[in-house]
Amino acid sequence: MIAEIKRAAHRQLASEGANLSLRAIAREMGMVSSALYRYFASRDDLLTALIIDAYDAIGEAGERADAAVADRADLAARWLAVAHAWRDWALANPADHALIHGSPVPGYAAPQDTVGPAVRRYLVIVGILRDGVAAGSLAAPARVPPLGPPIPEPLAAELAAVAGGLGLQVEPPLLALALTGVTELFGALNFELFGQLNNAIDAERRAWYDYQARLMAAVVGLT
Amino acid sequence: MIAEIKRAAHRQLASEGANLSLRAIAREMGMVSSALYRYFASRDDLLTALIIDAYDAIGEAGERADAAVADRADLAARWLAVAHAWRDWALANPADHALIHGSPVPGYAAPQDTVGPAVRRYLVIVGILRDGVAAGSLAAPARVPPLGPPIPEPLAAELAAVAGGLGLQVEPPLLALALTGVTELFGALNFELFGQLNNAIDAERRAWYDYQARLMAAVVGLT
DNA sequence: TGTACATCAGTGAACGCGCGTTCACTGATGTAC
DNA sequence: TGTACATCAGTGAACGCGCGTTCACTGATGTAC
Repeated sequence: MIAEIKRAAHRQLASEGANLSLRAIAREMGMVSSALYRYFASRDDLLTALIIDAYDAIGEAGERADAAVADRADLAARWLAVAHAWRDWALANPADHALIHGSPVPGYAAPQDTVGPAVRRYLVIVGILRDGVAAGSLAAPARVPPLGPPIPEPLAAELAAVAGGLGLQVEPPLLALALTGVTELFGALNFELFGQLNNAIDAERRAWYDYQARLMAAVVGLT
Repeated sequence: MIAEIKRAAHRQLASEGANLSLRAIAREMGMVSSALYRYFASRDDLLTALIIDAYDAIGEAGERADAAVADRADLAARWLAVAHAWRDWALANPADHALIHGSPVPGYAAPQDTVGPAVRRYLVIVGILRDGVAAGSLAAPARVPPLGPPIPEPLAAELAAVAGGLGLQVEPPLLALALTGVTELFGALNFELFGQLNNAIDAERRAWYDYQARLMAAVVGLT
Protein backbone atom coordinates (compact mmCIF):
# COMPACT_ATOMS: atom_id res chain seq x y z
CA MET A 1 0.00 0.00 0.00
CA ILE A 2 2.75 2.41 0.98
CA ALA A 3 4.58 1.43 -2.18
CA GLU A 4 1.43 2.03 -4.21
CA ILE A 5 1.05 5.52 -2.78
CA LYS A 6 4.67 6.30 -3.47
CA ARG A 7 4.25 5.14 -7.02
CA ALA A 8 1.26 7.41 -7.51
CA ALA A 9 3.11 10.31 -5.88
CA HIS A 10 6.02 9.60 -8.15
CA ARG A 11 3.81 9.69 -11.23
CA GLN A 12 2.21 12.90 -10.10
CA LEU A 13 5.58 14.48 -9.42
CA ALA A 14 6.75 13.49 -12.89
CA SER A 15 3.77 15.02 -14.65
CA GLU A 16 3.14 18.11 -12.54
CA GLY A 17 6.63 19.15 -11.55
CA ALA A 18 7.78 19.72 -8.02
CA ASN A 19 4.32 20.40 -6.59
CA LEU A 20 3.29 17.44 -4.52
CA SER A 21 -0.38 17.41 -3.53
CA LEU A 22 -1.84 14.79 -1.23
CA ARG A 23 -5.29 15.37 -2.66
CA ALA A 24 -4.08 14.85 -6.20
CA ILE A 25 -2.38 11.62 -5.22
CA ALA A 26 -5.51 10.37 -3.50
CA ARG A 27 -7.55 11.37 -6.54
CA GLU A 28 -5.26 9.40 -8.82
CA MET A 29 -5.59 6.37 -6.57
CA GLY A 30 -9.37 6.67 -6.45
CA MET A 31 -9.30 7.31 -2.73
CA VAL A 32 -10.29 10.11 -0.48
CA SER A 33 -7.42 12.31 0.66
CA SER A 34 -7.81 11.55 4.34
CA ALA A 35 -7.17 7.87 3.65
CA LEU A 36 -3.52 8.62 3.02
CA TYR A 37 -3.08 9.59 6.63
CA ARG A 38 -3.26 5.93 7.55
CA TYR A 39 0.09 5.50 5.79
CA PHE A 40 1.87 8.83 6.17
CA ALA A 41 1.64 11.17 9.11
CA SER A 42 1.79 14.23 6.87
CA ARG A 43 2.67 15.55 3.47
CA ASP A 44 6.21 16.20 4.58
CA ASP A 45 6.56 12.59 5.69
CA LEU A 46 5.62 11.42 2.24
CA LEU A 47 8.03 13.89 0.70
CA THR A 48 10.81 12.58 2.92
CA ALA A 49 10.07 9.03 1.84
CA LEU A 50 10.22 10.06 -1.80
CA ILE A 51 13.51 11.86 -1.30
CA ILE A 52 15.04 8.85 0.41
CA ASP A 53 13.84 6.62 -2.39
CA ALA A 54 15.36 8.95 -4.96
CA TYR A 55 18.74 8.94 -3.22
CA ASP A 56 18.60 5.18 -3.04
CA ALA A 57 17.60 4.84 -6.67
CA ILE A 58 20.41 6.98 -8.07
CA GLY A 59 22.83 5.35 -5.67
CA GLU A 60 21.85 1.91 -6.81
CA ALA A 61 22.04 2.94 -10.46
CA GLY A 62 25.63 4.01 -9.96
CA GLU A 63 26.55 0.86 -8.06
CA ARG A 64 25.11 -1.44 -10.70
CA ALA A 65 26.92 0.39 -13.48
CA ASP A 66 30.19 0.17 -11.62
CA ALA A 67 29.70 -3.50 -10.84
CA ALA A 68 29.04 -4.22 -14.50
CA VAL A 69 32.51 -3.10 -15.57
CA ALA A 70 34.45 -6.32 -16.00
CA ASP A 71 37.97 -4.88 -15.79
CA ARG A 72 38.02 -3.65 -12.19
CA ALA A 73 41.42 -2.07 -12.72
CA ASP A 74 40.12 0.24 -15.43
CA LEU A 75 39.22 3.07 -13.09
CA ALA A 76 38.41 5.54 -15.85
CA ALA A 77 35.92 3.12 -17.39
CA ARG A 78 34.27 2.64 -14.03
CA TRP A 79 34.05 6.39 -13.44
CA LEU A 80 32.57 6.85 -16.88
CA ALA A 81 30.03 4.06 -16.37
CA VAL A 82 28.89 5.58 -13.09
CA ALA A 83 28.65 9.03 -14.60
CA HIS A 84 26.45 7.83 -17.43
CA ALA A 85 24.33 5.75 -15.08
CA TRP A 86 23.63 8.91 -13.08
CA ARG A 87 22.66 10.79 -16.20
CA ASP A 88 20.48 7.99 -17.50
CA TRP A 89 18.71 7.84 -14.18
CA ALA A 90 18.21 11.61 -14.08
CA LEU A 91 16.83 11.70 -17.61
CA ALA A 92 14.47 8.83 -16.81
CA ASN A 93 13.41 10.40 -13.51
CA PRO A 94 13.68 14.16 -13.91
CA ALA A 95 11.32 14.90 -11.04
CA ASP A 96 13.34 12.79 -8.63
CA HIS A 97 16.48 14.45 -9.85
CA ALA A 98 14.99 17.86 -9.18
CA LEU A 99 13.84 16.68 -5.77
CA ILE A 100 17.35 15.87 -4.60
CA HIS A 101 19.51 18.15 -6.72
CA GLY A 102 17.26 21.14 -7.31
CA SER A 103 16.12 24.04 -5.20
CA PRO A 104 14.79 23.08 -1.78
CA VAL A 105 11.04 22.56 -1.60
CA PRO A 106 9.49 25.69 -0.04
CA GLY A 107 8.48 25.09 3.56
CA TYR A 108 10.13 21.70 3.73
CA ALA A 109 13.16 21.01 5.84
CA ALA A 110 14.84 17.68 5.19
CA PRO A 111 14.98 15.65 8.38
CA GLN A 112 18.05 13.78 9.56
CA ASP A 113 16.78 10.56 7.95
CA THR A 114 17.84 11.75 4.52
CA VAL A 115 21.51 12.18 5.39
CA GLY A 116 22.46 8.52 5.16
CA PRO A 117 20.78 7.84 1.82
CA ALA A 118 22.22 11.08 0.41
CA VAL A 119 25.73 9.76 0.94
CA ARG A 120 25.08 6.50 -0.84
CA ARG A 121 25.60 7.83 -4.36
CA TYR A 122 29.13 8.91 -3.40
CA LEU A 123 30.17 5.54 -2.04
CA VAL A 124 30.65 4.08 -5.47
CA ILE A 125 33.19 6.80 -6.23
CA VAL A 126 34.80 6.09 -2.90
CA GLY A 127 35.19 2.49 -4.02
CA ILE A 128 36.93 3.53 -7.22
CA LEU A 129 39.34 5.78 -5.32
CA ARG A 130 40.05 3.06 -2.79
CA ASP A 131 40.88 0.53 -5.49
CA GLY A 132 43.11 3.07 -7.20
CA VAL A 133 44.99 3.86 -4.02
CA ALA A 134 45.34 0.17 -3.20
CA ALA A 135 46.70 -0.56 -6.66
CA GLY A 136 49.09 2.36 -6.39
CA SER A 137 47.91 4.09 -9.55
CA LEU A 138 46.36 6.95 -7.61
CA ALA A 139 48.91 7.25 -4.84
CA ALA A 140 50.44 10.68 -4.47
CA PRO A 141 54.05 9.79 -5.28
CA ALA A 142 52.91 8.31 -8.59
CA ARG A 143 51.77 11.70 -9.75
CA VAL A 144 53.85 14.57 -10.97
CA PRO A 145 53.06 17.46 -11.19
CA PRO A 146 51.26 17.65 -7.86
CA LEU A 147 47.51 17.36 -7.72
CA GLY A 148 45.68 20.60 -8.35
CA PRO A 149 46.04 23.94 -6.62
CA PRO A 150 47.33 24.17 -3.05
CA ILE A 151 44.87 23.36 -0.26
CA PRO A 152 45.03 25.66 2.76
CA GLU A 153 45.34 23.95 6.11
CA PRO A 154 41.82 24.41 7.52
CA LEU A 155 40.25 23.12 4.33
CA ALA A 156 42.62 20.16 4.29
CA ALA A 157 41.50 19.32 7.80
CA GLU A 158 37.86 19.43 6.82
CA LEU A 159 38.51 17.28 3.76
CA ALA A 160 40.40 14.80 5.92
CA ALA A 161 37.37 14.59 8.21
CA VAL A 162 35.17 13.90 5.19
CA ALA A 163 37.50 11.14 4.07
CA GLY A 164 37.41 9.69 7.56
CA GLY A 165 33.60 9.74 7.57
CA LEU A 166 33.63 7.78 4.33
CA GLY A 167 36.12 5.29 5.71
CA LEU A 168 38.57 6.30 3.04
CA GLN A 169 42.37 6.37 3.35
CA VAL A 170 43.02 9.19 0.94
CA GLU A 171 45.04 12.38 1.07
CA PRO A 172 43.08 15.64 0.82
CA PRO A 173 44.54 16.58 -2.59
CA LEU A 174 43.13 13.46 -4.23
CA LEU A 175 39.81 13.69 -2.42
CA ALA A 176 39.50 17.32 -3.48
CA LEU A 177 39.97 16.38 -7.13
CA ALA A 178 37.35 13.65 -6.91
CA LEU A 179 34.85 15.89 -5.16
CA THR A 180 35.37 18.53 -7.80
CA GLY A 181 34.76 15.93 -10.49
CA VAL A 182 31.53 14.83 -8.87
CA THR A 183 30.46 18.44 -8.44
CA GLU A 184 31.06 19.03 -12.13
CA LEU A 185 29.00 16.00 -13.13
CA PHE A 186 26.00 17.04 -11.06
CA GLY A 187 26.44 20.57 -12.32
CA ALA A 188 26.27 19.22 -15.85
CA LEU A 189 23.12 17.29 -15.03
CA ASN A 190 21.48 20.37 -13.56
CA PHE A 191 22.41 22.40 -16.62
CA GLU A 192 20.91 19.79 -18.90
CA LEU A 193 17.77 19.10 -16.87
CA PHE A 194 17.01 22.63 -15.81
CA GLY A 195 17.15 23.97 -19.34
CA GLN A 196 20.47 25.85 -19.33
CA LEU A 197 21.64 23.96 -22.41
CA ASN A 198 18.62 24.95 -24.50
CA ASN A 199 19.51 26.80 -27.70
CA ALA A 200 23.16 25.97 -27.17
CA ILE A 201 23.81 22.25 -27.01
CA ASP A 202 20.71 20.46 -28.14
CA ALA A 203 21.49 17.48 -30.32
CA GLU A 204 24.73 16.28 -28.75
CA ARG A 205 23.90 16.30 -25.10
CA ARG A 206 25.06 12.80 -24.41
CA ALA A 207 28.34 13.42 -26.20
CA TRP A 208 28.78 16.67 -24.32
CA TYR A 209 28.24 14.96 -20.97
CA ASP A 210 30.54 12.16 -22.02
CA TYR A 211 33.25 14.69 -22.81
CA GLN A 212 32.89 16.30 -19.41
CA ALA A 213 32.97 12.97 -17.61
CA ARG A 214 36.15 11.97 -19.45
CA LEU A 215 37.76 15.30 -18.73
CA MET A 216 36.96 14.94 -15.05
CA ALA A 217 38.29 11.40 -14.98
CA ALA A 218 41.54 12.77 -16.39
CA VAL A 219 41.60 15.56 -13.81
CA VAL A 220 41.15 13.06 -10.99
CA GLY A 221 43.93 11.03 -12.52
CA LEU A 222 41.94 7.89 -13.31
CA THR A 223 43.38 5.73 -16.03
CA MET B 1 6.30 51.76 -9.00
CA ILE B 2 7.31 48.72 -11.03
CA ALA B 3 10.67 48.80 -9.31
CA GLU B 4 8.96 49.01 -5.94
CA ILE B 5 6.86 45.97 -6.70
CA LYS B 6 9.88 44.04 -7.84
CA ARG B 7 11.69 44.97 -4.68
CA ALA B 8 8.81 43.69 -2.56
CA ALA B 9 8.59 40.52 -4.64
CA HIS B 10 12.30 40.10 -4.20
CA ARG B 11 12.04 40.44 -0.44
CA GLN B 12 9.19 37.99 -0.33
CA LEU B 13 11.07 35.50 -2.48
CA ALA B 14 14.06 35.78 -0.16
CA SER B 15 12.07 35.09 2.98
CA GLU B 16 9.54 32.54 1.73
CA GLY B 17 11.54 30.56 -0.77
CA ALA B 18 10.53 29.96 -4.32
CA ASN B 19 6.82 30.51 -3.77
CA LEU B 20 5.85 33.81 -5.29
CA SER B 21 2.41 35.08 -4.32
CA LEU B 22 0.88 38.19 -5.78
CA ARG B 23 -1.37 38.59 -2.77
CA ALA B 24 1.54 38.42 -0.36
CA ILE B 25 3.42 41.03 -2.35
CA ALA B 26 0.41 43.33 -2.36
CA ARG B 27 -0.01 42.75 1.36
CA GLU B 28 3.56 43.72 2.02
CA MET B 29 3.11 46.88 0.01
CA GLY B 30 -0.10 47.76 1.80
CA MET B 31 -2.11 47.44 -1.36
CA VAL B 32 -4.88 45.29 -2.58
CA SER B 33 -3.83 42.43 -4.80
CA SER B 34 -5.76 43.58 -7.85
CA ALA B 35 -3.77 46.81 -7.89
CA LEU B 36 -0.72 44.91 -9.11
CA TYR B 37 -2.49 44.20 -12.37
CA ARG B 38 -1.97 47.78 -13.37
CA TYR B 39 1.75 47.02 -13.56
CA PHE B 40 1.99 43.36 -14.50
CA ALA B 41 -0.38 41.44 -16.73
CA SER B 42 -0.09 38.31 -14.63
CA ARG B 43 1.94 36.49 -12.02
CA ASP B 44 4.04 34.87 -14.72
CA ASP B 45 4.88 38.28 -16.13
CA LEU B 46 6.20 39.39 -12.79
CA LEU B 47 8.16 36.16 -12.47
CA THR B 48 9.70 36.73 -15.88
CA ALA B 49 10.73 40.24 -14.88
CA LEU B 50 12.37 38.91 -11.72
CA ILE B 51 14.23 36.23 -13.65
CA ILE B 52 15.54 38.74 -16.16
CA ASP B 53 16.65 41.00 -13.32
CA ALA B 54 18.46 38.09 -11.67
CA TYR B 55 20.33 37.22 -14.85
CA ASP B 56 21.28 40.84 -15.26
CA ALA B 57 22.39 41.15 -11.65
CA ILE B 58 24.71 38.15 -11.67
CA GLY B 59 25.97 39.14 -15.09
CA GLU B 60 26.81 42.61 -13.89
CA ALA B 61 28.47 41.27 -10.75
CA GLY B 62 30.80 39.19 -12.89
CA GLU B 63 31.55 42.05 -15.24
CA ARG B 64 32.42 44.44 -12.44
CA ALA B 65 34.72 41.92 -10.80
CA ASP B 66 36.50 41.27 -14.07
CA ALA B 67 36.84 44.98 -14.79
CA ALA B 68 38.35 45.54 -11.35
CA VAL B 69 41.35 43.32 -12.09
CA ALA B 70 44.12 45.73 -12.98
CA ASP B 71 46.43 43.31 -14.78
CA ARG B 72 44.29 42.44 -17.79
CA ALA B 73 46.83 39.85 -18.90
CA ASP B 74 46.43 37.84 -15.70
CA LEU B 75 43.65 35.63 -17.03
CA ALA B 76 43.63 33.32 -14.02
CA ALA B 77 43.12 36.23 -11.66
CA ARG B 78 40.25 37.50 -13.79
CA TRP B 79 38.62 34.04 -13.86
CA LEU B 80 38.98 33.77 -10.11
CA ALA B 81 37.54 37.25 -9.54
CA VAL B 82 34.51 36.43 -11.67
CA ALA B 83 34.01 33.09 -9.94
CA HIS B 84 34.00 34.68 -6.51
CA ALA B 85 31.76 37.49 -7.66
CA TRP B 86 29.23 34.89 -8.78
CA ARG B 87 29.42 33.14 -5.45
CA ASP B 88 29.16 36.35 -3.47
CA TRP B 89 26.11 37.32 -5.47
CA ALA B 90 24.49 33.91 -4.98
CA LEU B 91 25.10 33.96 -1.24
CA ALA B 92 23.69 37.47 -0.99
CA ASN B 93 20.69 36.57 -3.18
CA PRO B 94 19.95 32.89 -2.66
CA ALA B 95 16.38 33.18 -3.90
CA ASP B 96 17.46 34.75 -7.16
CA HIS B 97 20.12 32.12 -7.54
CA ALA B 98 17.51 29.39 -7.08
CA LEU B 99 15.25 31.16 -9.55
CA ILE B 100 17.76 30.97 -12.37
CA HIS B 101 19.88 27.94 -11.44
CA GLY B 102 17.43 25.74 -9.55
CA SER B 103 14.55 23.53 -10.57
CA PRO B 104 12.07 25.12 -12.93
CA VAL B 105 9.10 26.79 -11.24
CA PRO B 106 6.08 24.46 -11.56
CA GLY B 107 3.64 25.65 -14.18
CA TYR B 108 5.94 28.37 -15.45
CA ALA B 109 7.55 28.25 -18.86
CA ALA B 110 10.28 30.82 -19.41
CA PRO B 111 9.42 33.00 -22.41
CA GLN B 112 11.90 33.93 -25.12
CA ASP B 113 12.66 37.23 -23.37
CA THR B 114 14.87 35.49 -20.84
CA VAL B 115 17.28 34.02 -23.39
CA GLY B 116 19.30 37.17 -23.96
CA PRO B 117 19.82 38.06 -20.30
CA ALA B 118 20.70 34.42 -19.54
CA VAL B 119 23.67 34.63 -21.85
CA ARG B 120 25.04 37.78 -20.27
CA ARG B 121 26.82 36.06 -17.39
CA TYR B 122 28.86 34.02 -19.88
CA LEU B 123 30.05 37.00 -21.86
CA VAL B 124 32.61 37.96 -19.26
CA ILE B 125 34.19 34.53 -19.64
CA VAL B 126 34.08 34.98 -23.38
CA GLY B 127 36.05 38.18 -22.92
CA ILE B 128 38.73 36.38 -20.93
CA LEU B 129 39.05 33.69 -23.58
CA ARG B 130 39.20 36.25 -26.35
CA ASP B 131 41.98 38.16 -24.65
CA GLY B 132 43.87 34.92 -24.07
CA VAL B 133 43.56 33.87 -27.67
CA ALA B 134 44.57 37.31 -28.88
CA ALA B 135 47.61 37.29 -26.62
CA GLY B 136 48.53 33.83 -27.80
CA SER B 137 48.64 32.29 -24.35
CA LEU B 138 45.51 30.23 -24.98
CA ALA B 139 46.08 29.38 -28.62
CA ALA B 140 46.07 25.70 -29.41
CA PRO B 141 49.69 25.35 -30.60
CA ALA B 142 50.87 26.83 -27.32
CA ARG B 143 49.49 23.89 -25.42
CA VAL B 144 50.94 20.43 -25.16
CA PRO B 145 49.53 17.92 -24.35
CA PRO B 146 46.36 18.54 -26.32
CA LEU B 147 43.33 19.98 -24.58
CA GLY B 148 41.15 17.44 -22.85
CA PRO B 149 39.55 14.30 -24.25
CA PRO B 150 38.74 14.00 -27.96
CA ILE B 151 35.62 15.74 -29.21
CA PRO B 152 33.53 13.76 -31.71
CA GLU B 153 32.65 15.58 -34.89
CA PRO B 154 28.94 16.34 -34.33
CA LEU B 155 29.65 17.78 -30.88
CA ALA B 156 32.50 19.86 -32.29
CA ALA B 157 30.09 21.30 -34.82
CA GLU B 158 27.60 22.23 -32.16
CA LEU B 159 30.32 23.82 -30.03
CA ALA B 160 31.53 25.77 -33.04
CA ALA B 161 28.00 27.07 -33.51
CA VAL B 162 27.92 28.16 -29.88
CA ALA B 163 31.22 29.97 -30.31
CA GLY B 164 29.83 31.65 -33.40
CA GLY B 165 26.75 32.77 -31.51
CA LEU B 166 29.00 34.36 -28.90
CA GLY B 167 31.09 36.07 -31.55
CA LEU B 168 34.11 34.13 -30.38
CA GLN B 169 37.00 32.93 -32.52
CA VAL B 170 37.88 29.85 -30.52
CA GLU B 171 38.48 26.24 -31.37
CA PRO B 172 35.99 23.72 -29.89
CA PRO B 173 38.60 22.10 -27.61
CA LEU B 174 39.23 25.34 -25.74
CA LEU B 175 35.57 26.30 -25.62
CA ALA B 176 34.73 22.86 -24.24
CA LEU B 177 37.22 23.30 -21.41
CA ALA B 178 35.82 26.71 -20.54
CA LEU B 179 32.23 25.49 -20.61
CA THR B 180 33.16 22.61 -18.37
CA GLY B 181 34.79 25.03 -15.96
CA VAL B 182 31.70 27.20 -15.85
CA THR B 183 29.53 24.14 -15.37
CA GLU B 184 31.65 23.09 -12.43
CA LEU B 185 31.42 26.51 -10.80
CA PHE B 186 27.64 26.62 -11.02
CA GLY B 187 27.53 23.02 -9.85
CA ALA B 188 29.57 24.06 -6.83
CA LEU B 189 27.20 26.93 -6.13
CA ASN B 190 24.20 24.64 -6.33
CA PHE B 191 25.85 22.19 -3.97
CA GLU B 192 26.57 24.93 -1.48
CA LEU B 193 23.24 26.72 -1.72
CA PHE B 194 21.01 23.69 -1.96
CA GLY B 195 22.47 22.07 1.13
CA GLN B 196 24.56 19.27 -0.38
CA LEU B 197 27.63 20.45 1.55
CA ASN B 198 25.93 20.25 4.92
CA ASN B 199 27.68 17.96 7.39
CA ALA B 200 30.62 17.67 5.05
CA ILE B 201 32.20 21.01 4.27
CA ASP B 202 30.81 23.57 6.66
CA ALA B 203 33.46 25.96 7.89
CA GLU B 204 35.67 26.22 4.82
CA ARG B 205 33.16 26.78 2.08
CA ARG B 206 34.84 29.82 0.62
CA ALA B 207 38.19 28.06 0.57
CA TRP B 208 36.60 25.00 -1.01
CA TYR B 209 35.02 27.06 -3.76
CA ASP B 210 38.28 28.94 -4.24
CA TYR B 211 40.10 25.63 -4.68
CA GLN B 212 37.61 24.51 -7.30
CA ALA B 213 37.80 27.80 -9.18
CA ARG B 214 41.60 27.60 -9.25
CA LEU B 215 41.53 24.01 -10.40
CA MET B 216 39.16 24.90 -13.21
CA ALA B 217 41.30 27.86 -14.23
CA ALA B 218 44.21 25.45 -14.52
CA VAL B 219 42.11 23.00 -16.53
CA VAL B 220 41.11 25.74 -18.95
CA GLY B 221 44.77 26.70 -19.20
CA LEU B 222 44.50 30.21 -17.79
CA THR B 223 47.69 31.61 -16.35
C1' DT C 1 -8.67 82.56 -12.09
C1' DG C 2 -12.13 79.20 -12.49
C1' DT C 3 -14.82 75.57 -14.36
C1' DA C 4 -15.41 70.96 -16.97
C1' DC C 5 -13.55 67.04 -18.17
C1' DA C 6 -10.28 63.13 -18.85
C1' DT C 7 -6.89 60.27 -16.90
C1' DC C 8 -5.56 56.80 -14.02
C1' DA C 9 -3.86 54.63 -9.47
C1' DG C 10 -5.88 52.03 -6.35
C1' DT C 11 -10.30 49.74 -3.99
C1' DG C 12 -13.30 46.08 -2.53
C1' DA C 13 -16.14 42.47 -3.41
C1' DA C 14 -16.62 38.41 -5.69
C1' DC C 15 -15.53 34.17 -8.82
C1' DG C 16 -14.00 29.46 -8.47
C1' DC C 17 -10.39 26.92 -7.26
C1' DG C 18 -7.09 23.82 -4.55
C1' DC C 19 -4.84 22.76 -0.46
C1' DG C 20 -3.50 19.93 4.35
C1' DT C 21 -5.55 18.13 8.16
C1' DT C 22 -9.28 16.55 11.72
C1' DC C 23 -12.81 13.64 13.09
C1' DA C 24 -16.61 10.69 13.81
C1' DC C 25 -18.19 7.09 11.00
C1' DT C 26 -19.05 2.60 8.22
C1' DG C 27 -18.49 -1.82 6.92
C1' DA C 28 -15.71 -5.59 5.65
C1' DT C 29 -12.25 -8.88 7.33
C1' DG C 30 -10.17 -11.67 10.61
C1' DT C 31 -9.85 -13.87 15.33
C1' DA C 32 -11.35 -16.30 19.70
C1' DC C 33 -14.08 -19.19 21.98
C1' DT D 1 -19.72 -25.01 12.71
C1' DG D 2 -21.36 -20.86 14.48
C1' DT D 3 -21.59 -16.70 17.13
C1' DA D 4 -19.46 -12.32 19.30
C1' DC D 5 -16.20 -9.22 19.12
C1' DA D 6 -11.98 -6.57 17.75
C1' DT D 7 -9.33 -4.71 14.16
C1' DC D 8 -8.62 -1.57 10.70
C1' DA D 9 -8.84 0.34 5.74
C1' DG D 10 -11.24 3.70 3.83
C1' DT D 11 -15.30 7.42 3.81
C1' DG D 12 -17.34 11.95 3.76
C1' DA D 13 -18.07 16.17 5.65
C1' DA D 14 -16.06 19.96 7.51
C1' DC D 15 -12.31 23.38 9.27
C1' DG D 16 -9.77 27.39 7.81
C1' DC D 17 -6.72 28.79 4.72
C1' DG D 18 -4.48 30.95 0.47
C1' DC D 19 -4.41 31.61 -4.28
C1' DG D 20 -4.88 34.31 -9.34
C1' DT D 21 -7.89 36.97 -11.71
C1' DT D 22 -12.21 39.94 -13.04
C1' DC D 23 -14.86 43.89 -12.71
C1' DA D 24 -17.39 47.90 -11.64
C1' DC D 25 -16.16 51.55 -8.74
C1' DT D 26 -14.09 55.84 -6.30
C1' DG D 27 -11.61 59.76 -5.84
C1' DA D 28 -7.57 62.35 -6.45
C1' DT D 29 -4.63 64.58 -9.91
C1' DG D 30 -3.71 66.89 -13.98
C1' DT D 31 -5.13 69.29 -18.40
C1' DA D 32 -7.79 72.41 -21.60
C1' DC D 33 -10.27 76.16 -22.42
